[in-house]
Amino acid sequence: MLLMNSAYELFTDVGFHKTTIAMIAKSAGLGKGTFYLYFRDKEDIRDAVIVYKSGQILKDAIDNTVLDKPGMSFYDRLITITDYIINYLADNEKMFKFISKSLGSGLLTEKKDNDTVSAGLMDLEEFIRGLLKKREVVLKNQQLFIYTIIELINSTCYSVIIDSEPVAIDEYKPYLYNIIRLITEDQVVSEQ
Amino acid sequence: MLLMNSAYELFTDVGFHKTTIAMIAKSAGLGKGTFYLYFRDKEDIRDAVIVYKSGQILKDAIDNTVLDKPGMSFYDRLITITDYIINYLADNEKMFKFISKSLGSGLLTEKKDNDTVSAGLMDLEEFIRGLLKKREVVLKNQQLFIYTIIELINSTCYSVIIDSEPVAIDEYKPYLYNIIRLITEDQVVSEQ
Amino acid sequence: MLLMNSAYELFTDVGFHKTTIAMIAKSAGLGKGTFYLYFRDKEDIRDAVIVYKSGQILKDAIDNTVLDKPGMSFYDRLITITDYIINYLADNEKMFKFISKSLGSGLLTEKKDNDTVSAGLMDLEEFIRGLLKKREVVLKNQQLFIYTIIELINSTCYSVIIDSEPVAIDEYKPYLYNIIRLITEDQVVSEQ
Amino acid sequence: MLLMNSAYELFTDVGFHKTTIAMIAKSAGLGKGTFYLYFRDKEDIRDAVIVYKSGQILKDAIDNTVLDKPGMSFYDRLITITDYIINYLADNEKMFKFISKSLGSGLLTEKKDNDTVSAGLMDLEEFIRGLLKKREVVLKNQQLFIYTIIELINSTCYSVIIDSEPVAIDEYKPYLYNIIRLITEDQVVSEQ
DNA sequence: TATGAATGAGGCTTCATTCAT
DNA sequence: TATGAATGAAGCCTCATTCAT
Repeated sequence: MLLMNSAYELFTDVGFHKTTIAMIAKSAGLGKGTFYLYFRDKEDIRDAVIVYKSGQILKDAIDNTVLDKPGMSFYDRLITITDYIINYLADNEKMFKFISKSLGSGLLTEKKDNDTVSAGLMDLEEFIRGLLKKREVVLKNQQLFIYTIIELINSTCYSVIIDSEPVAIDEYKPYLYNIIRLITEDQVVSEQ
Repeated sequence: MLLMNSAYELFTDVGFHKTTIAMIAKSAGLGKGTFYLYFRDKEDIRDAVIVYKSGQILKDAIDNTVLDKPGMSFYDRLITITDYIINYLADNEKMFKFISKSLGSGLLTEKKDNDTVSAGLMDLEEFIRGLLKKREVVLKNQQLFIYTIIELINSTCYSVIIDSEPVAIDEYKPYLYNIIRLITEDQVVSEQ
Repeated sequence: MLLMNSAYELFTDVGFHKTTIAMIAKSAGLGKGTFYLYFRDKEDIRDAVIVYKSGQILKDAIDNTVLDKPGMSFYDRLITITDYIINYLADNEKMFKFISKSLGSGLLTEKKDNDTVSAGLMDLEEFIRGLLKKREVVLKNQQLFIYTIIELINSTCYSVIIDSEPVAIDEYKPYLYNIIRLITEDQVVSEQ
Repeated sequence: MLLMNSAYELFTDVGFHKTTIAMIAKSAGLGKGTFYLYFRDKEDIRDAVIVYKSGQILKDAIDNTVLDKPGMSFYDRLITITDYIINYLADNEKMFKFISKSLGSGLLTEKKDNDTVSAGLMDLEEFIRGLLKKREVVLKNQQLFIYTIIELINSTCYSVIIDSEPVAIDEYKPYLYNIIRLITEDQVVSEQ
């Protein structure tokens, strides 16, 4: 929708706090009052944008990843989807910035219903669970595995992608994937 | 200093955005104008508070950790100091919240000189480097190792400490330390 | 009419100022634009409502009061109709509130043509005049008599009916009617 | 105070609703924000103005009325103070308008603490009670007497003073005072 | 150094009104 | 006649910042 796109551009370009309702409306070519026809306030449209954009990423990732090539190990599948998402975020830095920042502060905003905000990550979690189930992979502690892997990827890739600090993403990937392999192998009890 | 302590209490209690200059000054028993004698604006005092508090944590951690018990492996020393910091943050949730949140959004604030903000983490990095040097431990990729370990700890412990999600910190620690051990063993080329 | 009934309900329930055109239209099951087909603005429909409701009261009062029982004195007739109106208003507090408040502020609104607003009271005045004429009652100062009596009744009964302050209406009535009798007897020059 | 005087002028000149905070501040030669240093909102300053102005009237009335001329009857004293207040209001029509209107709508505003608003009339009530006590006058029903007299005077004099309708104040006074005398004589049980 | 009254830009939100359908 | 999305003027209120003392 027009307003959500304008909001997304502004949030990622000038930042959430410096963006005003007036700017969003004007940039969408609409009147200020029109904004309130669709959203309650700035946080409302921010959540909508996050859900919308997060969903897009995962949908794209799943659609564009060959999932059922037979004979792929669980680790290979995990890395395949991870790689797709990292590449996607590397190509859309602003989106990465915005989503990461929002998730972070969103978790601390008391008025927020977390379900809405973290919908994107929830989806990823669901997806990995499905991956595990379908391949009949058993992990020592599935819940902690998923949690740790997602946090590891998200936090380490942030400044690597955004600032190329401490190294560029292409250099960091093999290092990261090796760690993921170590953890996976350590945790897998039985595969297939 | 009076103003920094007031600011810290308010930032951690009611949040950065909901804290006003007037509140800080009043809570410090000073006039509003006096604030501007010491700090340029709210972000200025926030940075000062972060540096001050981060430094305190690390100083405490180092002071309270027996570092040079001979015969301790690099991994044991790394876990010892990590454990101290995690325990400290678990006992000071509000500080953890504040520092994590600020670091996150601070990285995206353009008027910020990152050196100041990340001083705390810089110190930790420096410290680990020193640890490696002193023990004559050689890692495959020292820089990426430190970066990855710090990000892993920081990001995974956040919701574990703050919300006990997905599990409580005491349950998560062994899981996390095992992963750190895996990574460390994989990366160590030679010890002593 | 649909819109007038909706407006009346809202004006008396939530108050004139807190009622919006949107609320009136929606509650009438009509579109916002339709409102403007029938009324210029909120004040326009308010006046229409007052005239409509005031007229209803007096019509009811006259219809339900036996007027021409022969042998009734002027005072008895005056009290009979007064009593009917007071009972009616006591049974319709919200209407009393609304009409009283509107008359008060209506008199000071410059865009208002007073004739419209005070139509209700005009009618009452007309009616009393008729009563006097028919019974061939002569008063010392007929105009001031009517004016004073109406204002006396209206102002004293307001908080008595609305808040039972300083006493309940049933307790106040004999006191008030006694005063009306005193005034009437003092003013009557000749009856029949 | 500067703001209260500006507010009073604007409320009486252009009306309460059409007066904006910006107008009050500007007309006082102050910034908009300064208003909020002293008053919570428009209703807050309105109440302050009413209390201030009402108090002024009664104080002036009492100060300027010879109260203890010995040998004056209760009725004479009552008329003396009434006459002073009516004259005062006739000379300050705008104040009369404002106070009458505000009292009316104030009574219906739910957020209002009535004690504050009706302070002025309370004072008048207190004064009349004192008058009765001092002269050892006993009335049949003192409470209803005071209530009725105050409402009678206030409501009948309003349009007489503001619009000279139905007659001018000088013509209405003898008529009104005669009625007050009738009521008083009827109600007095013993004097002195 | 310390003050705090005064400021006013700036953001938020409401809602009467219009107009294309 | 009827609609309701779109509008934007208008008002409210906050709060960082200044400045005279």
